[in-house]
Amino acid sequence: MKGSIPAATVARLPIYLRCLGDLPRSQSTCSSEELAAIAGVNSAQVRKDLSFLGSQGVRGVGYSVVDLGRELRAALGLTKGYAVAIVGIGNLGRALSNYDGFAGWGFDVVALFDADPSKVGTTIGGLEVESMDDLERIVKERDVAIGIVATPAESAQYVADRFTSAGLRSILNFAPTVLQVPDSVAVRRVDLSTELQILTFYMTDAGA
Amino acid sequence: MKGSIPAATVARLPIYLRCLGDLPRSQSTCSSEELAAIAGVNSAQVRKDLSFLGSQGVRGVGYSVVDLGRELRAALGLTKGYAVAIVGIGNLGRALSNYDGFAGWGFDVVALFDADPSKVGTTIGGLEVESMDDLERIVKERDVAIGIVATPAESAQYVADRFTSAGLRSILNFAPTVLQVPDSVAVRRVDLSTELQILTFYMTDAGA
DNA sequence: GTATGTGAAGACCTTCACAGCG
DNA sequence: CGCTGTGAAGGTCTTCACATAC
Repeated sequence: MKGSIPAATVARLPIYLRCLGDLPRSQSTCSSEELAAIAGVNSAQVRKDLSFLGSQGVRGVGYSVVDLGRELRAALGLTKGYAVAIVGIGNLGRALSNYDGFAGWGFDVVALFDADPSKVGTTIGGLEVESMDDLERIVKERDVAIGIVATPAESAQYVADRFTSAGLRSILNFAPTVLQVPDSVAVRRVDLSTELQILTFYMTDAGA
Repeated sequence: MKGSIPAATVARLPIYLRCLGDLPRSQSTCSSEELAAIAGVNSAQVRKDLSFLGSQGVRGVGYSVVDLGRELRAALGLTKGYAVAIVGIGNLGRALSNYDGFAGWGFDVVALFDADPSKVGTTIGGLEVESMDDLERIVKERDVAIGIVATPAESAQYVADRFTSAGLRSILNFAPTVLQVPDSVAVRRVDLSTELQILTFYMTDAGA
């Protein structure tokens, strides 16, 4: 049963979760109005989104910060950790390998890969870069759940195919290309040039 | 057909533009079916999207690759170049400074800033890191059009405020926080942890 | 014949407005 | 009283299906 929670709502849940964490420790409850202001959305939106969690807001009071945080984490599957592998150790891959914003949410980078033999064997943030030849074996051994593609566009589809055949179901793609994968694999695309181009549209007369 | 283009369409135009560039040089026309397959969308979607450009597809043939590329670039405002400034020269800011995927689309990184005095004066990819004190002056002098926020979450709102008061109308935010800006400023958010959390949702029973 | 352009239908998403509960 | 939860209304977006044009 795909998506008992609407996709648009799912995309906002991580934002709500982060906003909760940004509240002062002393604050034990939070109204939809307040959360909406911080998250930059409409308060009815917040209430409707949270209602999909079977949430337990209290009328006249708001939501318990602790309980809501627990529910959000549970809904997002953040009650366990996830092993992450990164392929493509260029500028971006290196930055991602060292990114410390992952660990706090239970994401653990456990493998780095690069096709360039001169990079294999080097160490980034305490992890050794390994050969693409070993990708399937290592993904299975270390129980990798999420693959990050940080290669040039030309190699991205090849890497995605390797990830897929290794059994991965989740891919985060930083390469500027649209990956073709089976329906069973979820892909999120992060494309810097695309984002900039969307911004330039809104600087034109047509977009103003 | 001129007038406002729906946001969902705007977000796809850069993808179409990239896909066009990926076609073999020998190919002079392209059908909506073909473009849809590469871009990973429905062919009716492609036709409807392109109809907003007042496009000139030819029935029975398809779209002229050259003409369509020109129209897409015009619609996105890519006929001129844009100066870009990056604030926050950590792992990510450094990777962005060296990213070569910008230049091909007319984006030119012309300034780097960091609040840390020990970083000011160092050189990244041929550009010197400058002091936040000079942000407004430099943004104006170098005609910066787009600001990239690559700082930790705590500083992001402050940087956005500085960008806004310097007159910038477009911000690309990599910090894990929701920026509060006037309506006149467009913000695109790129949040790595959020993306991973959306992926984990779809690995849970509820999302599968 | 082939592929576009588009009205119409439907799916999805957001917002409103208020009933209902603490 | 204040705030949640939600039906209903109103938008927006996607898909279908076919008339239309080359």
